[in-house]
Amino acid sequence: MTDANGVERCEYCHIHQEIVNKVEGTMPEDEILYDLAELFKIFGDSTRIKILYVLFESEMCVCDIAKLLGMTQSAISHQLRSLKQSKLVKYRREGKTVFYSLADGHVRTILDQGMEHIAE
Amino acid sequence: MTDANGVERCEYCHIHQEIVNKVEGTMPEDEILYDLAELFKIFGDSTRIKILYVLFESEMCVCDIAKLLGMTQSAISHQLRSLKQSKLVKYRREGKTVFYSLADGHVRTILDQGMEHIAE
DNA sequence: ATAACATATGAACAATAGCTCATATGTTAT
DNA sequence: ATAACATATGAGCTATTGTTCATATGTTAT
Repeated sequence: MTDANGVERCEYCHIHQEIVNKVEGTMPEDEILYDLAELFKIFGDSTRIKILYVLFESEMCVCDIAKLLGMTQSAISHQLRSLKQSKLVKYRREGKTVFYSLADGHVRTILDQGMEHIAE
Repeated sequence: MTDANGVERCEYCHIHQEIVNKVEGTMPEDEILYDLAELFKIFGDSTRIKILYVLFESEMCVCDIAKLLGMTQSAISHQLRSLKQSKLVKYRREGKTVFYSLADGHVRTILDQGMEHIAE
């Protein structure tokens, strides 16, 4: 068992052609799986998770989020940028202030399912 | 607006005490939010996503997964370790071979919700 | 015991990501 | 136009992470 070129490896493994066919039939495109991973990376940071939880309660401006989380405006703004790019939050401008809110019902479902998982 | 010590920042922000109370009442413990982020980090890599998708179809040994994904045994084994530690996969030994399978229904829900999100 | 095989793991390296700092952009009031 | 404020952003630094390589562990057959 040496490399990934599949010539002389693992001759005794239990894989069958039917399973290979099944897997290759149902597996989404590589690019989609890559995008999916990119999305979950966004959830993979506790600062961003906290921002999302805060926004469950109310739309809020950058400065307020920073105060609530005890972090700098810059750090929060950078993270909101990621969340915005992933379409997890949306925003509206009101004068100098920008209000952020959740963009999507999936956010709650995903976080809830994650919570259920770690609660076990 | 300078630091995170909240003395002379953003006096004109629209935050209200009622919202602060509401947020602080519903926000889970820091440690839980940290664990939640750790869980989503696991989903935040396309190799691990692929492994999970492969396991939707059938339990499978390390070598077979490596072959299906065109990657080395070592790389897959390292990633299975992460998935195991997060209790996303389980395994059973059968002689020399170790078969991995999904541990949990949440995995499917989380991936499906993520898919729905990026499909929009 | 020895060889062959399947899997696991530690070290090292390259790539990625989050925070800070300084500064830019955009808005409002004077 | 200028000042004050809220937010955005680029560069730099440090920490983290995925893969490779070499090797260790565990199982089976001889």
